[in-house]
Amino acid sequence: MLDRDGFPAASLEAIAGEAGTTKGTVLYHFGSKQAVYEAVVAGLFDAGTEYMTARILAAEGHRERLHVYIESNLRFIAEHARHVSAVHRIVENSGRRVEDDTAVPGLVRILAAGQKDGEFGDFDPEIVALAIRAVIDGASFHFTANPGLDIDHHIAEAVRLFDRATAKEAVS
Amino acid sequence: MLDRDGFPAASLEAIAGEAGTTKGTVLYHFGSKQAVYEAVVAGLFDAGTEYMTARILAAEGHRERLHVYIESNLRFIAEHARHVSAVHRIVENSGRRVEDDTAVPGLVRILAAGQKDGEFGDFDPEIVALAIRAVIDGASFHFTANPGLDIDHHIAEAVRLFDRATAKEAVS
DNA sequence: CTATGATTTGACCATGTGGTCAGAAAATGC
DNA sequence: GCATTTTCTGACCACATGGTCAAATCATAG
Repeated sequence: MLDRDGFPAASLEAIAGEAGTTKGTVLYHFGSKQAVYEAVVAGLFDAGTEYMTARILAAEGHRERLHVYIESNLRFIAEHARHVSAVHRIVENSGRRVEDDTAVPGLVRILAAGQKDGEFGDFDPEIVALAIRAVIDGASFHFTANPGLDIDHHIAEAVRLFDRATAKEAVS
Repeated sequence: MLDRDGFPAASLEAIAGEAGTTKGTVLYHFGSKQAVYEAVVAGLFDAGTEYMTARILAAEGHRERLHVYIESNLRFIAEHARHVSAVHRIVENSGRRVEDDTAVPGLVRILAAGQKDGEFGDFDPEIVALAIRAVIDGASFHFTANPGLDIDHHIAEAVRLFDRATAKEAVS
C-alpha cells in the first residue's frame, strides 16, 4: 500500500480494507493513525535489530565486520522489502529528520577502527559510511520494484563494491 | 516546505502562503495542484539536463566521463538541494514508479563502455550504477539537512570512492 | 442458557483539502 | 479618461479523512 501508492493514498479506511477489517476496528486497537505508524516503525526496528546485531557483533576483524554489516542489512531488507519501504515513507512524511539516523555513526566507527588497525585504505569514513547507507536504503525500493531479482548476486556485488572502495591502496 | 515538513503538510494554501499569494491565484495560473507538481518536477529536470549533459558529453575517456558524471550531479544537487528534495518527495508520493528513472541506463552505458575498452575493472555495471545513483540521490537530503557542509570535500571523496570501486584489479 | 465483558461495525461529526466562481483590482490599449 | 482584458481574491462547494460513539455481535465463564 504505502510502497505502491504513496503516502497520501494510505488512508485508515484503505489500510483497514487491506487488512480485511474496518476503520473503526483499527482505531479501537491502535487509538490513532499516528499510533499505527509508530507500531509499524517500531516493529521493523525491533525485527531489524534482532536480525542484525548478533551477526555483526559475531564478526571477527574489521573487514569481515563490514562484509557482514552490508550483507545482513541487504538480506534483511530483501526479506522485508515492502515493510521497509513503508517505514521509509512514514519517516520521510512525518516531518521528522531522517538524518538523526543512528546507523551512520555506527558504520563510521567500524570504518575508522579498521583504518586505525591498517585493514582499510585511506578515505573519509563519514562519506563512505553515508554511501553505504545510501546503497542500503535505496535497495528496499529497488527490491520492491523488481520482484524477480537475483538477491544473492546483488548482495555479493554490493559487498565487493565496498570491498574495493575500502581496500588498501596498491603499493606502487 | 516539502523538504522540511513532508508531503502532507504541503497544501495549496501553505504553498501559496510561502509564495506570498493565495490559493486562488496559484490555481488560476496552474489549473490544478497536480500541474504545480509537474511544473516543479519539469523545472528541475530541465535545469539539471542543461547543467549536466554538456559537461558530461565534453568529457574525454570513460573514467573522466564517470568523474564528471558524479561531480556535476553532486554539484548541481548541492546548488539546488531544497528543490531536489522537493522533487523527490513529489515523485515518491505520486504513486509513480521511481524505477523508470532514465538515469540508471545512461550510467550503465558509461560503465559498460569503460569495461569494454579496458579502463574499468570487473564488476556488474548495473549494481555499480545503482549504487552511484543511490549516493547521488541520497546526497540531496544530506545536503539539505547539513547546511554547513564542505561540499567540495564531499564531492571529491565520493568521486574517489567510485574511482576505487571501478578500478582495474591490481595485477597480482 | 445467561450475564458479563471484549470486539466489531457503520453511521455520524468536525475539519481540512482541492477546486469553482463572481466580482474586485490591475494592467493595457486607445 | 475610458473600455477591455488579465490577474487576483475570498467566499463557497463537494468530498475525503481521522476520529467518536452507541448499538450489534461475539466470547467466555458460571
